[in-house]
Amino acid sequence: SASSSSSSSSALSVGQLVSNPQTAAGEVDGVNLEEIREFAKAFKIRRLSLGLTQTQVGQALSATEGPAYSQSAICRHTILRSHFFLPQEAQENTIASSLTAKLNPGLLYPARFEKLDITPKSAQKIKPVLERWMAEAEARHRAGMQNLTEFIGSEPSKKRKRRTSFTPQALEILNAHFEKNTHPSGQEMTEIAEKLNYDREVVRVWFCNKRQALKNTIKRLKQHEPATAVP
Amino acid sequence: SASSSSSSSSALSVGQLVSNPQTAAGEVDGVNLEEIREFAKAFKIRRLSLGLTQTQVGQALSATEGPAYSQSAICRHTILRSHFFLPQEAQENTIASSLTAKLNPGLLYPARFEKLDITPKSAQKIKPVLERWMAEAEARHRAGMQNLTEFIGSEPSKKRKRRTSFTPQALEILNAHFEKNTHPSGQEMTEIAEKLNYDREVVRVWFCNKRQALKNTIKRLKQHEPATAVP
DNA sequence: AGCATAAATAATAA
DNA sequence: TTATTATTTATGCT
Repeated sequence: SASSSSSSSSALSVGQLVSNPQTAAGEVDGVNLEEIREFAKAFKIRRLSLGLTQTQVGQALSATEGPAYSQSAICRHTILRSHFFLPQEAQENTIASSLTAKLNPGLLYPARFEKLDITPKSAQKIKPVLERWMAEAEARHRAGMQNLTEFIGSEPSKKRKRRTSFTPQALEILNAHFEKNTHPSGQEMTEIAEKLNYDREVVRVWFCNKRQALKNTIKRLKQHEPATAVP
Repeated sequence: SASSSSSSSSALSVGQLVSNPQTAAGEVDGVNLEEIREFAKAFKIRRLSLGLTQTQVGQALSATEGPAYSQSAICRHTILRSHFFLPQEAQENTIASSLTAKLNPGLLYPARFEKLDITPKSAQKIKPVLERWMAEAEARHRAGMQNLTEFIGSEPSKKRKRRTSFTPQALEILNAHFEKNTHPSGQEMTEIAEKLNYDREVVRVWFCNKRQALKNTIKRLKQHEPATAVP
């Protein structure tokens, strides 16, 4: 599996998925990829026909199918993902974007969908659950939109905060502060926030992320110049 | 003091505090507990009226009154605590939660306040300091919020210690020690700290946190299988 | 379509 | 109990 060849390992390649006739039409781990692909495509169309977002589906699913599927309370957006996809261990061995990208490039959430790397096995596992849920949703829809709304979901639950966009001026000042002190005190942060007219919390998070970025930069630098001093 | 009776030593008991009419209304070590209790209650109300957190008060105090009160640089949250309370040697002989729990159960930080085990003596000692500080703060507040902010903020005072990041190797060794003994002696901790080249204090705190984590784990396990074996 | 990074969450040091 | 770091998630922009 550590082979350097990109086409011989168990990880999927574009070729396998799309145009390799030698591997029994994309059979991996005993899963019929073509079937999964078709299902995903159909599912998406059905979902969009109902005017639902992936998020809505994910939320509704975790409610309907029980928390066993939701895996964690991390983020509602991960719910669908945790159905469809193995989060970490499966970074390799995933159905690449080449699959989903072909689904419906023009439709609502192409970028989102494209990112949902899916392992054949988990796809297989979740398929019947999704099928069942979607059938029910469609039935509700036919019985009236009110009915569907009820089924979907009640609460919109917590929304993620809108990503704030710092002005270049603000960034300049933030960076200046950061260069002087990467760990401003609460007092300082309050002052900065007031001066820049941003939420204190937003400023706090900015510093967190900035420290993280710095750390990553350092780490990367170290990797590239191991022992020998190359500037 | 090694008596098995919990009511006859100099340590306080609930009875002494709340309902023992024989000891002159809660007189201990020459300290009028009732008075302390009243003061603490009033102090909290005054603090909340100014919209201040305990943390803010603690910070401001350590700045105003000097580091002599802060006792250690460990954690700024302990500043107030180190005023009010003796940290270690006074595990016995404290005003139990039964006192503070009665203060203001419904208010902002009941849980925290409830935990602040206080010795009568140190309470007596710190009382005038708190009284003076609070009077000043209130005066400032009357003179305008800006004024109070200035008073509170003053200097950032001592900063929280930077979170140390243990190396995997160090963690391995720490965990090995922990498995053998969850309560290493001071001597042992000093040795461990030297061996790993970390501050002794850092090692000490690691063991505290580790024990806490273990405790939580056990608690959680017990919740899920309450005595009776149900599979 | 992918990057940069803001936001959210989990783990754990103080 | 609080605060900071580690990690993950997702979104605004190009």
